[in-house]
Amino acid sequence: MRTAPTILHLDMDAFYASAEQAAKPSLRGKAVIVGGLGPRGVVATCSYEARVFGVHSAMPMAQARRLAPNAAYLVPRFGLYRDISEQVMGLLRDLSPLVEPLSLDEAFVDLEAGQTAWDAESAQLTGVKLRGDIRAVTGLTGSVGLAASKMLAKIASEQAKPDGLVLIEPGTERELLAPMSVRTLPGVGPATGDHLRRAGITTVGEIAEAGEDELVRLLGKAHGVALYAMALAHDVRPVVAERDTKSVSVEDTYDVDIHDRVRVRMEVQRLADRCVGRLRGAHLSGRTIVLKVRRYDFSTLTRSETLRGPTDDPAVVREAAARLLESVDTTGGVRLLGVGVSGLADYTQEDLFAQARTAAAAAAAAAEEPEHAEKEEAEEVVEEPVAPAERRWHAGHDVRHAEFGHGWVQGSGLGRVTVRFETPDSLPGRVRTFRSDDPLLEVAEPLPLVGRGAGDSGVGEAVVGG
DNA sequence: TCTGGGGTCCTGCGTCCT
DNA sequence: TCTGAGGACGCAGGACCC
Repeated sequence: MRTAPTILHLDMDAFYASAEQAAKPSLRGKAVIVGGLGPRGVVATCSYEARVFGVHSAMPMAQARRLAPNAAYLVPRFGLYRDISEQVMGLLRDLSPLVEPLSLDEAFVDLEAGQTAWDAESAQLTGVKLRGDIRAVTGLTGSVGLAASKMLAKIASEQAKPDGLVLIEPGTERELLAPMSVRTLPGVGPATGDHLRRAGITTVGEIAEAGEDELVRLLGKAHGVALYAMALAHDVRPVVAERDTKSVSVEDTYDVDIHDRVRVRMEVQRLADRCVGRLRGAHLSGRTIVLKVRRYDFSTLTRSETLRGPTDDPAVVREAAARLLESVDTTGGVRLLGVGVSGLADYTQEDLFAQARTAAAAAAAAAEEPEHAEKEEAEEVVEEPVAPAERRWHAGHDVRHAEFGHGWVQGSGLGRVTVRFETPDSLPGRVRTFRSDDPLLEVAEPLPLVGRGAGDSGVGEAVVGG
Protein backbone atom coordinates (compact mmCIF):
# COMPACT_ATOMS: atom_id res chain seq x y z
CA MET A 1 0.00 0.00 0.00
CA ARG A 2 1.28 3.44 -0.81
CA THR A 3 2.33 5.81 1.93
CA ALA A 4 1.44 9.18 0.37
CA PRO A 5 -2.13 10.50 -0.05
CA THR A 6 -1.93 10.56 -3.84
CA ILE A 7 -5.24 8.94 -4.77
CA LEU A 8 -7.82 11.59 -5.50
CA HIS A 9 -11.58 11.08 -5.49
CA LEU A 10 -13.71 13.73 -7.12
CA ASP A 11 -17.43 13.95 -6.47
CA MET A 12 -19.41 16.73 -8.12
CA ASP A 13 -21.86 18.34 -5.68
CA ALA A 14 -25.54 17.51 -6.31
CA PHE A 15 -24.49 17.18 -9.93
CA TYR A 16 -27.71 17.10 -11.98
CA ALA A 17 -29.44 19.65 -9.76
CA SER A 18 -26.42 21.99 -9.79
CA ALA A 19 -26.20 21.76 -13.58
CA GLU A 20 -29.87 22.74 -13.80
CA GLN A 21 -29.37 25.65 -11.42
CA ALA A 22 -26.41 26.85 -13.48
CA ALA A 23 -28.51 26.62 -16.65
CA LYS A 24 -31.56 28.33 -15.12
CA PRO A 25 -30.85 31.51 -13.13
CA SER A 26 -34.34 31.57 -11.61
CA LEU A 27 -33.62 28.26 -9.81
CA ARG A 28 -30.42 29.34 -8.08
CA GLY A 29 -30.77 29.15 -4.31
CA LYS A 30 -34.05 27.23 -4.70
CA ALA A 31 -35.05 23.62 -4.02
CA VAL A 32 -34.52 21.70 -7.26
CA ILE A 33 -35.41 18.03 -7.65
CA VAL A 34 -34.37 16.03 -10.71
CA GLY A 35 -35.87 12.64 -11.45
CA GLY A 36 -38.67 10.68 -13.07
CA LEU A 37 -41.89 12.71 -12.94
CA GLY A 38 -44.29 9.82 -13.61
CA PRO A 39 -46.40 8.25 -10.85
CA ARG A 40 -43.58 5.76 -10.14
CA GLY A 41 -40.61 8.09 -10.49
CA VAL A 42 -37.84 8.46 -7.92
CA VAL A 43 -35.46 11.31 -7.11
CA ALA A 44 -32.16 11.08 -9.02
CA THR A 45 -30.55 14.11 -7.38
CA CYS A 46 -31.74 17.16 -5.49
CA SER A 47 -30.14 20.48 -4.60
CA TYR A 48 -28.91 21.15 -1.08
CA GLU A 49 -31.85 23.54 -0.66
CA ALA A 50 -34.19 20.58 -1.24
CA ARG A 51 -32.31 18.35 1.21
CA VAL A 52 -33.31 20.73 4.00
CA PHE A 53 -36.87 19.39 3.57
CA GLY A 54 -35.66 15.80 3.98
CA VAL A 55 -35.63 14.99 0.26
CA HIS A 56 -32.83 12.66 -0.88
CA SER A 57 -31.77 10.47 -3.80
CA ALA A 58 -33.82 7.33 -4.51
CA MET A 59 -36.82 8.70 -2.61
CA PRO A 60 -40.17 8.12 -4.38
CA MET A 61 -41.12 11.32 -6.18
CA ALA A 62 -44.59 11.29 -4.60
CA GLN A 63 -42.98 11.49 -1.16
CA ALA A 64 -40.64 14.28 -2.30
CA ARG A 65 -43.64 16.26 -3.51
CA ARG A 66 -45.26 15.98 -0.11
CA LEU A 67 -42.07 17.12 1.65
CA ALA A 68 -41.22 19.93 -0.78
CA PRO A 69 -44.36 20.89 -2.68
CA ASN A 70 -42.88 24.18 -3.89
CA ALA A 71 -39.63 22.79 -5.27
CA ALA A 72 -38.86 22.83 -9.00
CA TYR A 73 -39.32 19.34 -10.45
CA LEU A 74 -37.27 18.57 -13.56
CA VAL A 75 -36.71 15.63 -15.90
CA PRO A 76 -33.01 14.70 -16.21
CA ARG A 77 -31.13 15.91 -19.31
CA PHE A 78 -28.40 13.31 -19.66
CA GLY A 79 -27.01 14.88 -22.82
CA LEU A 80 -26.17 18.07 -20.92
CA TYR A 81 -24.73 16.16 -17.95
CA ARG A 82 -22.60 14.01 -20.26
CA ASP A 83 -21.14 17.10 -21.92
CA ILE A 84 -20.22 18.62 -18.56
CA SER A 85 -18.87 15.29 -17.37
CA GLU A 86 -16.58 15.07 -20.39
CA GLN A 87 -15.17 18.50 -19.58
CA VAL A 88 -14.49 17.43 -16.00
CA MET A 89 -12.96 14.08 -17.00
CA GLY A 90 -10.75 15.99 -19.43
CA LEU A 91 -9.40 18.06 -16.54
CA LEU A 92 -8.73 14.86 -14.57
CA ARG A 93 -6.88 13.30 -17.50
CA ASP A 94 -4.64 16.35 -17.56
CA LEU A 95 -3.51 15.23 -14.09
CA SER A 96 -2.88 11.57 -14.82
CA PRO A 97 -3.41 8.87 -17.42
CA LEU A 98 -4.93 6.76 -14.64
CA VAL A 99 -8.48 8.09 -14.30
CA GLU A 100 -11.28 5.73 -13.30
CA PRO A 101 -14.74 7.21 -13.86
CA LEU A 102 -17.40 5.68 -11.59
CA SER A 103 -20.32 7.60 -13.05
CA LEU A 104 -20.96 10.92 -14.77
CA ASP A 105 -20.09 12.85 -11.62
CA GLU A 106 -17.45 10.76 -9.84
CA ALA A 107 -13.96 9.49 -10.55
CA PHE A 108 -10.72 8.29 -8.99
CA VAL A 109 -7.35 9.66 -10.16
CA ASP A 110 -3.93 8.19 -9.40
CA LEU A 111 -1.85 11.36 -9.04
CA GLU A 112 1.39 9.48 -8.51
CA ALA A 113 1.00 7.72 -11.86
CA GLY A 114 0.59 11.13 -13.47
CA GLN A 115 3.57 12.50 -11.55
CA THR A 116 1.43 15.46 -10.48
CA ALA A 117 1.79 14.66 -6.76
CA TRP A 118 4.12 12.58 -4.62
CA ASP A 119 3.38 13.74 -1.06
CA ALA A 120 0.66 15.38 1.01
CA GLU A 121 1.66 18.91 0.10
CA SER A 122 1.76 18.42 -3.66
CA ALA A 123 -1.46 16.40 -3.52
CA GLN A 124 -3.22 19.17 -1.63
CA LEU A 125 -2.04 21.80 -4.13
CA THR A 126 -3.23 19.63 -7.03
CA GLY A 127 -6.63 19.21 -5.40
CA VAL A 128 -7.05 22.93 -4.79
CA LYS A 129 -6.12 23.77 -8.37
CA LEU A 130 -8.43 21.09 -9.75
CA ARG A 131 -11.41 22.50 -7.86
CA GLY A 132 -10.66 25.94 -9.24
CA ASP A 133 -10.35 24.61 -12.78
CA ILE A 134 -13.64 22.72 -12.53
CA ARG A 135 -15.40 25.86 -11.36
CA ALA A 136 -13.85 27.94 -14.15
CA VAL A 137 -14.65 25.47 -16.92
CA THR A 138 -18.10 24.23 -15.85
CA GLY A 139 -19.34 26.81 -13.35
CA LEU A 140 -20.03 23.95 -10.91
CA THR A 141 -18.41 22.81 -7.69
CA GLY A 142 -16.89 19.46 -6.87
CA SER A 143 -15.59 17.98 -3.64
CA VAL A 144 -12.17 16.37 -3.48
CA GLY A 145 -10.90 13.62 -1.21
CA LEU A 146 -7.20 12.73 -1.02
CA ALA A 147 -5.80 9.64 0.67
CA ALA A 148 -3.50 6.69 0.19
CA SER A 149 -6.28 4.36 -1.01
CA LYS A 150 -9.49 4.48 -3.00
CA MET A 151 -11.72 3.69 -0.05
CA LEU A 152 -10.25 6.46 2.09
CA ALA A 153 -10.19 8.99 -0.75
CA LYS A 154 -13.92 8.38 -1.24
CA ILE A 155 -14.62 8.73 2.47
CA ALA A 156 -12.59 11.96 2.43
CA SER A 157 -14.59 13.48 -0.45
CA GLU A 158 -17.80 12.54 1.34
CA GLN A 159 -16.56 14.46 4.38
CA ALA A 160 -15.54 17.37 2.16
CA LYS A 161 -19.05 17.84 0.76
CA PRO A 162 -20.24 20.25 -0.32
CA ASP A 163 -17.62 22.27 -2.14
CA GLY A 164 -14.59 21.28 -0.06
CA LEU A 165 -11.36 19.31 0.11
CA VAL A 166 -10.27 16.81 2.75
CA LEU A 167 -6.93 15.05 2.91
CA ILE A 168 -6.47 12.02 5.14
CA GLU A 169 -2.92 11.87 6.44
CA PRO A 170 -1.43 8.38 6.18
CA GLY A 171 -1.06 6.86 9.64
CA THR A 172 -4.30 8.38 10.97
CA GLU A 173 -6.66 6.11 9.03
CA ARG A 174 -7.63 3.48 11.59
CA GLU A 175 -8.22 6.03 14.30
CA LEU A 176 -10.39 8.01 11.93
CA LEU A 177 -12.42 5.01 10.77
CA ALA A 178 -12.99 3.36 14.16
CA PRO A 179 -15.98 5.44 15.35
CA MET A 180 -17.64 5.59 11.94
CA SER A 181 -20.80 3.63 11.11
CA VAL A 182 -20.30 0.34 9.27
CA ARG A 183 -22.40 1.89 6.49
CA THR A 184 -19.45 4.17 5.71
CA LEU A 185 -17.58 1.23 4.18
CA PRO A 186 -18.15 0.46 0.52
CA GLY A 187 -20.22 -2.68 0.09
CA VAL A 188 -22.22 -2.24 3.29
CA GLY A 189 -25.80 -1.44 2.35
CA PRO A 190 -29.05 -1.79 4.27
CA ALA A 191 -29.01 -5.61 4.31
CA THR A 192 -25.39 -6.09 5.42
CA GLY A 193 -25.75 -3.17 7.85
CA ASP A 194 -28.74 -4.90 9.49
CA HIS A 195 -26.95 -8.22 9.53
CA LEU A 196 -23.98 -6.69 11.34
CA ARG A 197 -26.19 -4.76 13.72
CA ARG A 198 -27.95 -7.97 14.78
CA ALA A 199 -24.50 -9.36 15.56
CA GLY A 200 -23.83 -6.33 17.74
CA ILE A 201 -21.51 -4.61 15.25
CA THR A 202 -22.35 -1.02 14.41
CA THR A 203 -18.99 0.73 13.95
CA VAL A 204 -15.93 0.15 11.79
CA GLY A 205 -13.86 -0.31 14.95
CA GLU A 206 -16.15 -3.16 16.04
CA ILE A 207 -15.60 -4.88 12.69
CA ALA A 208 -11.85 -4.71 13.27
CA GLU A 209 -12.30 -6.12 16.80
CA ALA A 210 -14.57 -8.95 15.63
CA GLY A 211 -11.80 -10.47 13.53
CA GLU A 212 -11.73 -11.93 10.05
CA ASP A 213 -13.09 -15.38 10.97
CA GLU A 214 -16.19 -13.90 12.56
CA LEU A 215 -16.78 -11.61 9.55
CA VAL A 216 -16.48 -14.56 7.16
CA ARG A 217 -18.89 -16.55 9.32
CA LEU A 218 -21.41 -13.70 9.24
CA LEU A 219 -21.10 -12.55 5.64
CA GLY A 220 -19.42 -15.28 3.62
CA LYS A 221 -15.91 -15.59 2.28
CA ALA A 222 -15.53 -12.80 -0.25
CA HIS A 223 -17.53 -10.17 1.57
CA GLY A 224 -16.16 -11.02 5.02
CA VAL A 225 -12.51 -10.94 4.00
CA ALA A 226 -12.94 -7.72 2.02
CA LEU A 227 -14.83 -5.94 4.79
CA TYR A 228 -12.35 -6.92 7.48
CA ALA A 229 -9.50 -5.56 5.33
CA MET A 230 -11.40 -2.29 4.76
CA ALA A 231 -11.99 -1.90 8.49
CA LEU A 232 -8.21 -2.08 9.03
CA ALA A 233 -7.86 0.57 6.29
CA HIS A 234 -6.19 -1.99 4.05
CA ASP A 235 -7.26 -1.28 0.49
CA VAL A 236 -4.83 -2.01 -2.30
CA ARG A 237 -7.29 -1.80 -5.20
CA PRO A 238 -5.54 0.06 -8.01
CA VAL A 239 -7.08 2.87 -10.02
CA VAL A 240 -8.15 1.20 -13.26
CA ALA A 241 -8.57 3.41 -16.31
CA GLU A 242 -10.29 1.03 -18.71
CA ARG A 243 -13.06 -1.31 -17.63
CA ASP A 244 -14.69 -3.72 -20.08
CA THR A 245 -18.48 -3.67 -20.16
CA LYS A 246 -19.88 -6.95 -18.81
CA SER A 247 -23.54 -6.58 -19.76
CA VAL A 248 -25.98 -4.33 -21.58
CA SER A 249 -29.61 -4.04 -20.56
CA VAL A 250 -32.73 -1.91 -20.85
CA GLU A 251 -35.76 -1.90 -18.63
CA ASP A 252 -38.98 0.03 -18.26
CA THR A 253 -41.25 0.55 -15.29
CA TYR A 254 -44.82 1.13 -16.39
CA ASP A 255 -47.01 3.82 -14.89
CA VAL A 256 -49.75 1.21 -14.52
CA ASP A 257 -49.24 -2.55 -14.15
CA ILE A 258 -49.67 -4.49 -17.39
CA HIS A 259 -52.11 -7.39 -17.15
CA ASP A 260 -52.63 -8.19 -20.82
CA ARG A 261 -50.30 -11.03 -21.82
CA VAL A 262 -50.27 -9.90 -25.46
CA ARG A 263 -49.12 -6.44 -24.39
CA VAL A 264 -46.44 -7.98 -22.15
CA ARG A 265 -45.10 -9.96 -25.14
CA MET A 266 -45.10 -6.82 -27.25
CA GLU A 267 -43.19 -4.83 -24.63
CA VAL A 268 -40.59 -7.58 -24.32
CA GLN A 269 -40.06 -7.46 -28.08
CA ARG A 270 -39.62 -3.68 -27.97
CA LEU A 271 -37.14 -3.95 -25.11
CA ALA A 272 -35.20 -6.65 -26.96
CA ASP A 273 -34.90 -4.32 -29.96
CA ARG A 274 -33.76 -1.42 -27.79
CA CYS A 275 -31.23 -3.62 -26.06
CA VAL A 276 -29.80 -4.76 -29.39
CA GLY A 277 -29.66 -1.13 -30.50
CA ARG A 278 -27.46 -0.39 -27.47
CA LEU A 279 -25.39 -3.49 -28.03
CA ARG A 280 -24.69 -2.59 -31.64
CA GLY A 281 -24.01 1.00 -30.69
CA ALA A 282 -21.21 -0.27 -28.45
CA HIS A 283 -19.96 -2.65 -31.17
CA LEU A 284 -20.66 -5.66 -28.96
CA SER A 285 -22.46 -8.95 -29.19
CA GLY A 286 -23.38 -11.37 -26.40
CA ARG A 287 -24.25 -14.97 -25.63
CA THR A 288 -26.59 -14.84 -22.63
CA ILE A 289 -30.04 -13.28 -22.92
CA VAL A 290 -31.69 -12.22 -19.66
CA LEU A 291 -35.35 -11.40 -19.12
CA LYS A 292 -36.29 -9.47 -15.99
CA VAL A 293 -39.83 -9.25 -14.65
CA ARG A 294 -40.97 -7.26 -11.65
CA ARG A 295 -44.47 -8.25 -10.67
CA TYR A 296 -47.33 -6.25 -9.20
CA ASP A 297 -46.10 -7.08 -5.67
CA PHE A 298 -42.54 -5.85 -6.45
CA SER A 299 -41.18 -9.40 -6.44
CA THR A 300 -38.51 -9.60 -9.14
CA LEU A 301 -37.42 -12.61 -11.09
CA THR A 302 -34.95 -13.17 -13.90
CA ARG A 303 -34.76 -15.88 -16.53
CA SER A 304 -31.74 -16.37 -18.73
CA GLU A 305 -30.67 -18.47 -21.66
CA THR A 306 -27.19 -18.94 -23.06
CA LEU A 307 -26.81 -19.31 -26.82
CA ARG A 308 -24.13 -21.34 -28.57
CA GLY A 309 -22.35 -18.21 -29.70
CA PRO A 310 -22.55 -14.42 -29.33
CA THR A 311 -25.19 -12.53 -31.29
CA ASP A 312 -26.30 -8.99 -32.01
CA ASP A 313 -29.16 -10.12 -34.21
CA PRO A 314 -32.43 -8.51 -33.07
CA ALA A 315 -34.48 -11.49 -34.27
CA VAL A 316 -32.38 -13.91 -32.21
CA VAL A 317 -32.59 -11.78 -29.05
CA ARG A 318 -36.33 -11.23 -29.54
CA GLU A 319 -36.95 -14.96 -29.91
CA ALA A 320 -34.85 -15.84 -26.86
CA ALA A 321 -36.62 -13.19 -24.76
CA ALA A 322 -40.00 -14.47 -25.93
CA ARG A 323 -39.05 -18.05 -25.02
CA LEU A 324 -37.95 -16.91 -21.56
CA LEU A 325 -41.21 -15.04 -21.06
CA GLU A 326 -43.17 -18.24 -21.65
CA SER A 327 -41.75 -19.64 -18.40
CA VAL A 328 -42.96 -16.68 -16.34
CA ASP A 329 -46.40 -16.32 -14.79
CA THR A 330 -47.57 -12.72 -15.23
CA THR A 331 -51.13 -13.06 -13.97
CA GLY A 332 -51.63 -10.34 -11.40
CA GLY A 333 -49.77 -7.87 -13.58
CA VAL A 334 -46.21 -6.67 -14.13
CA ARG A 335 -44.80 -3.25 -13.21
CA LEU A 336 -41.39 -3.64 -14.87
CA LEU A 337 -39.92 -5.55 -17.79
CA GLY A 338 -36.30 -5.69 -18.84
CA VAL A 339 -34.12 -7.40 -21.43
CA GLY A 340 -30.35 -7.72 -21.11
CA VAL A 341 -27.42 -9.38 -22.81
CA SER A 342 -24.28 -10.57 -21.03
CA GLY A 343 -21.36 -12.81 -21.87
CA LEU A 344 -20.20 -10.05 -24.19
CA ALA A 345 -17.74 -10.34 -27.03
CA ASP A 346 -16.24 -7.69 -29.26
CA TYR A 347 -18.28 -7.37 -32.35
CA THR A 348 -15.83 -7.37 -35.17
CA GLN A 349 -15.83 -7.31 -38.93
CA GLU A 350 -15.33 -11.08 -38.82
CA ASP A 351 -18.59 -11.49 -36.97
CA LEU A 352 -20.32 -9.59 -39.72
CA PHE A 353 -18.86 -11.89 -42.33
CA ALA A 354 -19.80 -14.89 -40.25
CA GLN A 355 -23.34 -13.61 -39.98
CA ALA A 356 -23.48 -12.92 -43.69
CA ARG A 357 -22.36 -16.48 -44.33
CA THR A 358 -24.96 -17.83 -41.89
CA ALA A 359 -27.66 -15.78 -43.56
CA ALA A 360 -26.55 -16.96 -47.00
CA ALA A 361 -26.49 -20.56 -45.81
CA ALA A 362 -29.93 -20.14 -44.28
CA ALA A 363 -31.24 -18.63 -47.49
CA ALA A 364 -29.80 -21.55 -49.47
CA ALA A 365 -31.30 -24.03 -47.02
CA ALA A 366 -34.60 -22.20 -47.20
CA ALA A 367 -34.58 -22.45 -50.98
CA GLU A 368 -34.25 -26.21 -50.63
CA GLU A 369 -36.58 -26.63 -47.65
CA PRO A 370 -39.08 -23.79 -47.73
CA GLU A 371 -40.90 -24.98 -44.59
CA HIS A 372 -37.91 -23.87 -42.43
CA ALA A 373 -37.60 -20.44 -43.90
CA GLU A 374 -39.90 -18.31 -41.80
CA LYS A 375 -37.54 -17.40 -38.92
CA GLU A 376 -34.41 -16.52 -40.86
CA GLU A 377 -35.60 -13.28 -42.33
CA ALA A 378 -33.21 -10.40 -41.64
CA GLU A 379 -34.88 -7.74 -39.53
CA GLU A 380 -34.00 -4.15 -38.81
CA VAL A 381 -33.57 -2.90 -35.27
CA VAL A 382 -36.70 -0.97 -34.47
CA GLU A 383 -36.03 2.39 -32.83
CA GLU A 384 -38.26 3.99 -30.25
CA PRO A 385 -41.43 5.30 -31.85
CA VAL A 386 -41.13 8.93 -32.90
CA ALA A 387 -43.07 11.58 -31.03
CA PRO A 388 -46.80 11.41 -31.48
CA ALA A 389 -48.65 14.02 -33.49
CA GLU A 390 -49.06 16.23 -30.43
CA ARG A 391 -45.66 17.48 -29.25
CA ARG A 392 -44.65 16.66 -25.67
CA TRP A 393 -42.85 19.29 -23.66
CA HIS A 394 -40.66 17.92 -20.87
CA ALA A 395 -40.27 19.97 -17.70
CA GLY A 396 -36.83 21.56 -17.59
CA HIS A 397 -35.95 20.98 -21.23
CA ASP A 398 -34.70 23.84 -23.40
CA VAL A 399 -36.85 25.51 -26.04
CA ARG A 400 -36.56 28.42 -28.44
CA HIS A 401 -39.36 30.80 -29.36
CA ALA A 402 -39.05 32.72 -32.61
CA GLU A 403 -40.06 35.95 -30.90
CA PHE A 404 -38.92 35.60 -27.25
CA GLY A 405 -35.71 33.61 -27.68
CA HIS A 406 -34.20 30.88 -25.52
CA GLY A 407 -35.97 29.44 -22.50
CA TRP A 408 -37.02 26.25 -20.74
CA VAL A 409 -40.26 24.43 -20.12
CA GLN A 410 -41.58 25.17 -16.66
CA GLY A 411 -44.70 23.05 -17.07
CA SER A 412 -47.16 21.72 -19.60
CA GLY A 413 -50.59 20.16 -19.85
CA LEU A 414 -54.14 20.79 -21.01
CA GLY A 415 -52.85 21.97 -24.39
CA ARG A 416 -50.65 24.66 -22.84
CA VAL A 417 -46.93 24.95 -22.22
CA THR A 418 -45.35 27.44 -19.82
CA VAL A 419 -41.87 28.70 -20.69
CA ARG A 420 -39.42 30.74 -18.65
CA PHE A 421 -37.18 32.83 -20.91
CA GLU A 422 -33.67 32.93 -19.49
CA THR A 423 -30.16 31.65 -20.27
CA PRO A 424 -27.21 30.60 -18.06
CA ASP A 425 -25.73 34.13 -18.14
CA SER A 426 -28.93 36.16 -18.03
CA LEU A 427 -30.88 37.46 -15.05
CA PRO A 428 -33.89 35.39 -13.93
CA GLY A 429 -36.34 35.60 -16.78
CA ARG A 430 -40.05 36.10 -17.39
CA VAL A 431 -42.64 33.36 -17.76
CA ARG A 432 -45.04 33.09 -20.70
CA THR A 433 -47.65 30.52 -21.62
CA PHE A 434 -48.33 29.26 -25.15
CA ARG A 435 -50.54 26.73 -26.86
CA SER A 436 -48.61 23.46 -26.93
CA ASP A 437 -48.85 23.39 -30.72
CA ASP A 438 -47.53 26.96 -31.14
CA PRO A 439 -45.57 26.89 -34.42
CA LEU A 440 -43.12 29.54 -33.16
CA LEU A 441 -41.96 27.27 -30.32
CA GLU A 442 -39.38 24.53 -30.86
CA VAL A 443 -37.16 22.21 -28.85
CA ALA A 444 -33.62 23.63 -28.42
CA GLU A 445 -30.19 22.33 -27.49
CA PRO A 446 -28.87 23.21 -24.03
CA LEU A 447 -26.58 26.27 -23.93
CA PRO A 448 -23.06 26.06 -22.46
CA LEU A 449 -23.12 26.90 -18.76
CA VAL A 450 -20.17 29.29 -18.88
CA GLY A 451 -18.25 31.31 -21.40
CA ARG A 452 -20.89 32.41 -23.88
CA GLY A 453 -19.66 35.95 -23.49
CA ALA A 454 -16.07 34.92 -24.19
CA GLY A 455 -16.44 34.67 -27.94
CA ASP A 456 -16.16 31.53 -30.03
CA SER A 457 -13.06 30.17 -28.36
CA GLY A 458 -15.04 27.55 -26.44
CA VAL A 459 -15.80 27.01 -22.80
CA GLY A 460 -12.33 25.68 -21.99
CA GLU A 461 -10.83 29.14 -21.95
CA ALA A 462 -13.70 30.88 -20.28
CA VAL A 463 -13.61 32.36 -16.82
CA VAL A 464 -16.59 32.64 -14.53
CA GLY A 465 -17.51 36.20 -13.75
CA GLY A 466 -19.23 37.68 -10.71
C1' DT B 1 -44.60 5.80 1.51
C1' DC B 2 -44.09 2.69 -1.99
C1' DT B 3 -40.05 2.00 -4.15
C1' DG B 4 -35.94 4.20 -11.54
C1' DG B 5 -32.42 2.58 -14.60
C1' DG B 6 -28.04 0.90 -15.56
C1' DG B 7 -24.70 -1.66 -13.99
C1' DT B 8 -21.25 -5.06 -10.93
C1' DC B 9 -20.17 -8.82 -7.98
C1' DC B 10 -21.15 -12.80 -5.00
C1' DT B 11 -23.46 -17.08 -3.49
C1' DG B 12 -25.61 -21.43 -3.86
C1' DC B 13 -27.16 -25.04 -6.48
C1' DG B 14 -27.34 -28.25 -10.37
C1' DT B 15 -25.10 -30.46 -14.30
C1' DC B 16 -21.49 -31.98 -17.10
C1' DC B 17 -16.93 -33.45 -17.86
C1' DT B 18 -12.50 -35.32 -16.72
C1' DT C 1 -16.57 -50.58 -15.28
C1' DC C 2 -17.76 -48.02 -11.28
C1' DT C 3 -17.13 -44.18 -8.21
C1' DG C 4 -15.84 -39.89 -6.22
C1' DA C 5 -13.60 -35.38 -6.35
C1' DG C 6 -13.37 -31.17 -8.20
C1' DG C 7 -13.43 -27.63 -11.80
C1' DA C 8 -16.11 -25.15 -15.29
C1' DC C 9 -20.24 -23.49 -16.54
C1' DG C 10 -25.22 -22.21 -16.46
C1' DC C 11 -28.84 -20.30 -13.90
C1' DA C 12 -31.46 -17.61 -10.26
C1' DG C 13 -31.47 -14.49 -6.72
C1' DG C 14 -29.66 -10.96 -3.68
C1' DA C 15 -26.94 -7.00 -2.35
C1' DC C 16 -24.85 -2.99 -3.58
C1' DC C 17 -23.45 1.31 -6.13
C1' DC C 18 -24.36 5.80 -8.54
